[in-house]
Amino acid sequence: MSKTILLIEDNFEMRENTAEIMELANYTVITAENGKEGVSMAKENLPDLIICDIMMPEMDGYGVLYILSKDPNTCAIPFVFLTAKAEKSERRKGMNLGADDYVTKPFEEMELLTVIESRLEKSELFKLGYEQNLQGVTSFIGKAKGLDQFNQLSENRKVRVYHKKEIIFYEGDYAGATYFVSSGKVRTYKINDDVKEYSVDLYGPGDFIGYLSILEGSEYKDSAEAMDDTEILKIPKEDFTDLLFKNRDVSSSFIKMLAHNVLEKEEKLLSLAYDSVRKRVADSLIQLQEKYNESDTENFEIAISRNELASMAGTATETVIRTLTDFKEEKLIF
Amino acid sequence: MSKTILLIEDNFEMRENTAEIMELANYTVITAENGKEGVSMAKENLPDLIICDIMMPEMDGYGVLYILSKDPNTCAIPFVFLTAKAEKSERRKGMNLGADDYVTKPFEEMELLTVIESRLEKSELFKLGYEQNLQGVTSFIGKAKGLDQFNQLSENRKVRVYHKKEIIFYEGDYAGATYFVSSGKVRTYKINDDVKEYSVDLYGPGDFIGYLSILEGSEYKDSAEAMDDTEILKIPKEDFTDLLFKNRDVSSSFIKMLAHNVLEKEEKLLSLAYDSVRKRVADSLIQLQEKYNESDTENFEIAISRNELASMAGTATETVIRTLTDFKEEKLIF
DNA sequence: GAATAAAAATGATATTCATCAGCTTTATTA
DNA sequence: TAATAAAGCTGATGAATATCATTTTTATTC
Repeated sequence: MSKTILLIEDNFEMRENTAEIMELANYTVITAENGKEGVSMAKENLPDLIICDIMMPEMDGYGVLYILSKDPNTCAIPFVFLTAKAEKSERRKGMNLGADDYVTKPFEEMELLTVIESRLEKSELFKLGYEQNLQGVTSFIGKAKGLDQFNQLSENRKVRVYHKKEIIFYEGDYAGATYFVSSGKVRTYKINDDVKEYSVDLYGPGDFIGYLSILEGSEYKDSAEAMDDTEILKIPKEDFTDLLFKNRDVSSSFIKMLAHNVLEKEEKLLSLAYDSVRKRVADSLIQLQEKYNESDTENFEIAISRNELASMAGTATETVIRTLTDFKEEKLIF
Repeated sequence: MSKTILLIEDNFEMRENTAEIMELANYTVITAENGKEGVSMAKENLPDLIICDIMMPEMDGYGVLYILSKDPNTCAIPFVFLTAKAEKSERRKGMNLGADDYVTKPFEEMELLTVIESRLEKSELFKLGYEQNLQGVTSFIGKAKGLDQFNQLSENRKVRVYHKKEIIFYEGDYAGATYFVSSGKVRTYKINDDVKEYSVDLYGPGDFIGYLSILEGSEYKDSAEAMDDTEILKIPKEDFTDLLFKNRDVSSSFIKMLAHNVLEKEEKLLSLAYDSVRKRVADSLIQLQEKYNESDTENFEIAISRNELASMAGTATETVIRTLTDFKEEKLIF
């Protein structure tokens, strides 16, 4: 299904032209010719993205954005400003306008479409059930920093491959960055007083790691280790908070993601605390499967050591081994 | 220390007058005479609240708000609009402007000061280490709904006293409201398959309960029960999401609160999963003390039954009793 | 491919803690 | 104030599982 874009622009010619470009790119376009009409169309049609001129009679672009931000239904819709070149550069003086997307008039077709695409991607970043989108993250960060092509390239060098068993960060390190998993597997774990380690969480492609500590402004609360060869993008603290706080729509889906996380974590850890070892081992296996869904159960075995599984299930390695043997005898697994 | 207020207003007379009123009320006031100047003063001085005219030449109020929202340093500062009566009523037509505060010109001194005060309160709502502020919540909800004095009164009737052991909501109920604890103590718990119940969390004055389920749009994940006679304000789902999403500053401190919650919960439940009973009982005692800090340890004993303590520590009642006896013998507690 | 190291498996034993049953104290109700 | 219920306490027992020791299997290195 094609995405719907709402275009709010008072100038007739400009409106028709822009709409046409987007229609050619297979978006469904609806238009409004002033701020007020734009607001009501947005509330009615809930488009996937809004493009809005800043300078308009009666109600300007900021006013439209403001009103739509107040409505839970519309507050998460990505919003792109249309602005005359002069105005933008003038306003930029002395104040960084940050992460939002702008299209400056007059524009090239490609420019417009690129902005639309990247904005749609960005807003997907924190959506539940996120896909792999390293591209989105890097391109966002480039834009947020106002970097040119060249710098973006060097920016990309921050993608690093961690090998199996390599540590990404240690518990207690100052939390100066969040890590975005591009491919591979990562687990985080803590070490308690008896030097026994236990897995706290598993991460796969599309996940962010360590952002909670950043938000707390403290050290990492656990250590992170690659379980496979894993490609990871390091996102400095400021870039992350920019991403989060400078984008209305991102921050509201982030809240939902966080809430979801809390509940999931609660569920999981309560199981650890109150269920039998049998159940915990079974749960851990299911969790692994869901997270990294390896289709074949044979290969799946190789993916994790009994030791690691033990720390996930919160039990002794020998106990895990025995439990797995039991499962096999009962023909529950192979 | 007195709070600092930044006033952005282009009209000289209006500016001087308004500033004077606020100074008389013991606020420190700084002023700016246009949007641009306002933005830079805000970034420099980081005031506790900003009052800003909407209609201004060059950059209007929405633009100012927009730019300040982009800066993590200023995005959480409460923002109040100054607006001419005509303009407001006109703009309101067909679109609810939602939770933000407005002062309409011309205004009475009291009106201005009430708005300032309530806005400062509201922004404190989700701050870590929140105080008891039922007043703030109710007055906010009244305003958000645009209710008059009379309706606010009936609104207040939603405050209800739950007696000891009374259930506030059950696990599995549809999450249609969050609950704000005004006074007393509440615990939430789940029941697992063997009909053993275990405490998930404790709440006291100033805490919200059940908001995670609201954000997920699902049922409550646990049951909530009053541990004492407890005064509770029921906040309907919509009012809560309004409070959250319609206030820039509230939503960014909410994110921080959530992040803090996740980490705290993680810590607590990992202890449940991996520590010995002795440690868990001790932790539970400390947690109780911290949460409800009863000064005297004797009365403290009465506050919670061994049974409840057992479900907090995730162990059998008898085991808790034995552990407590041990502690007493070792003169660790009295 | 032999040597070495690491992981997996198994058995024996110890520890922790839940459960059951009975008893005592405290609180509640008639 | 007696009767009853609820909470608190204690001892005995058994189940679950951690720990230690040893052996077997698999992986890694020279």
